[in-house]
Amino acid sequence: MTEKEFLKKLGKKIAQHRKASNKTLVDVCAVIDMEKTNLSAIENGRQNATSLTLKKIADAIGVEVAEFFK
Amino acid sequence: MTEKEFLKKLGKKIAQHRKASNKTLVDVCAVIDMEKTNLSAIENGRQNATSLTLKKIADAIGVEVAEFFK
DNA sequence: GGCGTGGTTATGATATATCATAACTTAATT
DNA sequence: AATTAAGTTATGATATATCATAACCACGCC
Repeated sequence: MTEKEFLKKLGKKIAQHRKASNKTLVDVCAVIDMEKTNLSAIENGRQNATSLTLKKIADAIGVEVAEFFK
Repeated sequence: MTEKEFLKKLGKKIAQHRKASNKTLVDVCAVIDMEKTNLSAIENGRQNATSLTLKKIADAIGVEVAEFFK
């Protein structure tokens, strides 16, 4: 798997869990004080989030970070 | 849990899995072409690795990234 | 003692994650 | 048609992850 593919897959997982939690991208960003441009880029695999960013997102949507990597 | 605590915990997990795989910090860095200063900082919670860095480390020691977050 | 290996810490350079803002599309709604 | 909300994309600024290198400590070994 290429790095691009990995990031795309990770982003899809995040978006999937976010939608399952019935929160919009804007909702999540409001909670964690993040720009929606960033979260959009992460969910679309255009950006390589840090572990702390993943943690904040996971907390905001009520899942474990580990879920994003399964 | 504070951000510092989170990073420390994550780093400990990484170090733990690395040692379980019987690889030194130097070994892993050689495989993934990373500076040992970086991996040391990550394992000690002084640095906030990106998802791709975590993926490379996980691959090098033969575990899933998800393991680092359990 | 001296030497090599694993690991830590410090410093300066470069790459990139995130911030801040704006413009835009699409879809839903009134 | 106009408006509103969600999401995308672009741009420039700032913060920080990583690179590159050096110095250092602790340990086992010769």
